[in-house]
Amino acid sequence: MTRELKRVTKDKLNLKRKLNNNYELTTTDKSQNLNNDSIAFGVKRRRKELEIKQLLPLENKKNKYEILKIETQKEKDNNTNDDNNNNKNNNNNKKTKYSKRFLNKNKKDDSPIEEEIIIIDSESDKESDNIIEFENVFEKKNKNKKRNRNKLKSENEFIEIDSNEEEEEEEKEKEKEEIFEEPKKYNFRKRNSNVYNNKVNITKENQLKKNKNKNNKLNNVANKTTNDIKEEKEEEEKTLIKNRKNEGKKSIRKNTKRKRNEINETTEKNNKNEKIENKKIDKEKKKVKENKIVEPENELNLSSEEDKTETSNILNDINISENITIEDNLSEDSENDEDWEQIEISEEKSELSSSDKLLSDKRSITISFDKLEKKKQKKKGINKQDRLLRKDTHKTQILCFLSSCQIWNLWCCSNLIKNLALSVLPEYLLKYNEKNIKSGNIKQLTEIIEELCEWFNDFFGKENIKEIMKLQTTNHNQSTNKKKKNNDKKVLDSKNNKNESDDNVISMDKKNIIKRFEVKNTKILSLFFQKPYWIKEFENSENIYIIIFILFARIIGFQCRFVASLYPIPISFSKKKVNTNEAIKLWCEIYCNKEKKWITVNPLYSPFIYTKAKNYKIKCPKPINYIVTINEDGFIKDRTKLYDKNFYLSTWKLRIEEEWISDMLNNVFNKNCKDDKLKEIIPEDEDPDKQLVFPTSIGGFVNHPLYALERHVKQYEILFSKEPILGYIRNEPIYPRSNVRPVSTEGHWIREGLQIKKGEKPLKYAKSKAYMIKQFRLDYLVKNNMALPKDYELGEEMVPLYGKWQTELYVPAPIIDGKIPKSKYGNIDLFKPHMLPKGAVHLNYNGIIQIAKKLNIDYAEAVTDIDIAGHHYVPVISGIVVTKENAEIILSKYNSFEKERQRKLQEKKERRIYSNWRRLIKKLVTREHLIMKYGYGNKNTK
DNA sequence: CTGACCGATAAATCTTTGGTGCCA
DNA sequence: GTGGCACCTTTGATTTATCGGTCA
Repeated sequence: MTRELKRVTKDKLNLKRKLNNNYELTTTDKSQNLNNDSIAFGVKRRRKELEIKQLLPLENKKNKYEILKIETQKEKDNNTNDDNNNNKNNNNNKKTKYSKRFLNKNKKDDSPIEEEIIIIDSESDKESDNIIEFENVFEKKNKNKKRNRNKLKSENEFIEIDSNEEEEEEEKEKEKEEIFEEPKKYNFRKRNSNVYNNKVNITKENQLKKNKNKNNKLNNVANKTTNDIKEEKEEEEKTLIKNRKNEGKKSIRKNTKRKRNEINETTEKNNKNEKIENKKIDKEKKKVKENKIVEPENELNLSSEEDKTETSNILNDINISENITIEDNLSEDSENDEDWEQIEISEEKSELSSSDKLLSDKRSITISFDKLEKKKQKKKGINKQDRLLRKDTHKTQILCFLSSCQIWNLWCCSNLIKNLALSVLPEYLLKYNEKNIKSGNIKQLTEIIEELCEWFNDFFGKENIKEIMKLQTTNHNQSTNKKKKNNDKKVLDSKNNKNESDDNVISMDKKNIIKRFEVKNTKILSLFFQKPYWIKEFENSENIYIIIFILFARIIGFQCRFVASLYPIPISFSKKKVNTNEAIKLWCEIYCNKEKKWITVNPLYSPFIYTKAKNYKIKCPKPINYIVTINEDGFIKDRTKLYDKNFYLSTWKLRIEEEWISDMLNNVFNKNCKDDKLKEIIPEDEDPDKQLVFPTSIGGFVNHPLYALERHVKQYEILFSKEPILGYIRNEPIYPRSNVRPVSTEGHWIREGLQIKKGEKPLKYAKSKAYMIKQFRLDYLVKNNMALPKDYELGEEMVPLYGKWQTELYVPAPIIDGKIPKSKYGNIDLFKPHMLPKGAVHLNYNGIIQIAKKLNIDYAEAVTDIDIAGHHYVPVISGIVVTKENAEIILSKYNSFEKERQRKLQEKKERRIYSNWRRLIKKLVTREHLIMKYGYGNKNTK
């Protein structure tokens, strides 16, 4: 049996390899594959692993079974002894368990393989079909490894038990219980047990499973054709229940997976009508699930009731399909669910009993309830995705606001509009020419501006503007009220609808505003409004007035720019946006050339002019996030600090990363004009960077860009010096942020290409990761009374940390007598180019290591990075380091070698091409022969 | 109303050099 | 007999951030 097993698996492996290499599948090849030597070799290896040399090499079935039974019995005896004498036979324990498991697996394999062998040996005609099936399987595997693996696994499990006899099953149950006792004892989580428990076992299991997968895939094809559908269903039912009993200690997920596969199989076989019905139910359930979000409690009842009534009504005739409908829905979700590992093993037994009952009643609702509970838990916190989404919308909103500001600016620059505005302006304002404005100081300028503002108010009607203000304030209240109501709904419905409802609120009020406040000189204004249709669309009429005012100011000759306060959706979820009605609030600034200052102007509020920007803050709706200015040439600048005194107190927390803002401004909006042409002199008392405005709360100092408290110094940070104490908050000294500096381990700095100077003392200590892992393992070994490995060192518990100022450029060890210096791992660190020793060369070519070895040249593998692969830290080795003299020799050899390699590859390719053609021609010839002799056979033949 | 504080939870952070089986 | 490759599998403990609630 083992020989045959080996033969089959080996055959398949070879097949796989050949398919991958595009080899031919000729009969001669096959005979080579079934070479006895290789089989014998494989068996030999297994024997070694098993350490049951005397018992295995048998070809008779009966004998083998007997021997296996004896073996298991012996081991049981051993095991009982081991339990008594744990201290003495620690190492044996592992081995016996492993071998037992292997035997167990071997036994399982027997039955499906028997069938398989029959297929292959008896019907040679079917072989080709089987091969095709294989091709498909492997293609799929290559494409979608993981999914297939899972699928095959579960199919596998199902068939294992399916084909076994009852007696064997009983034995298995016993054995399984024994095997699974271990993880139960030491409450390890699954991952840990994978790593530390019995790694050997697990890897072997996997491999065995793989082999079985391949077998079973074949087996399935045969089964489907031969067996009756009803029988299968019955068997599946049985297996379902049996699996539940047997694998109670496995996680629930496996069960669901298996069922899913069973479902897939069965659904294929079921009638189409049933499928449609199932789909209907699915749809209904989906609807129910949508409702879940609103009222989860009601949903519970709904779903369970629906499940019971509908499924039972429709699917009374078919036994399993009820399970199908219920489980199918669940299984879809269970793919996404990753919390399944947290289920504790010990609690499952009680659950299983209930689920068993349910199974016997042909219901499996317990899992669905579990799922719902989990869903509730998941809904609790704010997800990372939610946060990301919020951040992205925040960003996009900023971008949209800024671009709309730029559009307004462009509109003001268009000649047509300028001419129109010019025709409106009175003469007494136009008399101020550019000279007047340029040479005038702030006082003179303010007079002119005030004149302009008054005219502006007259022109559009003071009353109108005032009423607009009133209306807007009332609108705020209304809208906020509405918003609150909406918000309540939104929370229940979904997060995404927020913007829509806001828009609705605005669109309702917008029309009224436009209708009620048609300005005196409608003819002229209508011209304004005709061209830029978007200004009509804009909800905030206040901003329209500002835009027009800026237009007038520019025509008169002022250097006038937009100031926009942006109110995007807040990043933080706890803070609710207050003024949703206003996305952008506009006012303007006028430049005083003489004093190099910007004067804040808002023609709509009674004091029109503010010489100091921060005084204007009162007029800004709270909370301030971003205040930007847009120059006539389109230059955008962030001016939040100037307007908001509390920028370093609270505002900075509301904003997105400053880096992103500056990057965005520089690379997107200010591409064409990189500098502010109108330079500004900010007096010291207004410069926010030079004023010390401390946050009032201790929490405000966390990650503050300018200040820091000692209590907030992080694990890998250090307070460099306690020298400049800027102030005190609740008796805690405030230090500048620049005093807080990062520290790191020696290894970290080496990867940066730095080494620690001699005599430097560590500033701080941190817990070593390696130590923790080793400690964990040691504890495990001690607990299980297992032998310690040789040279087991825990290492240092604490790792010293150094600052960057304690490091210098890495000086590589010199080459002595033509020998490359090597680390304790036998390679050389080459994280940065300057870490290469003098007189050495880094050769990064494929296969160059072999050449260096052949030539007996001293070399060192270059470690360019360290990666995490699986559970381990793995050095990334790329190329070798050799001395300059040797490099030339190697390279010259390498060239010839590479040419040779290319030639060989070419030869191989050509050979393959010819063989493929030969094969094709041969087959065509035989096909012709057959057609000549027998004519076309059935239509179905391909 | 603000802010300190706490607990719960999610996410970021730092860590820093396999073991085994199989095939050619 | 041995070198080389593939496979296993997304580490895990701790710190930090955030939210919501309570209380002064």
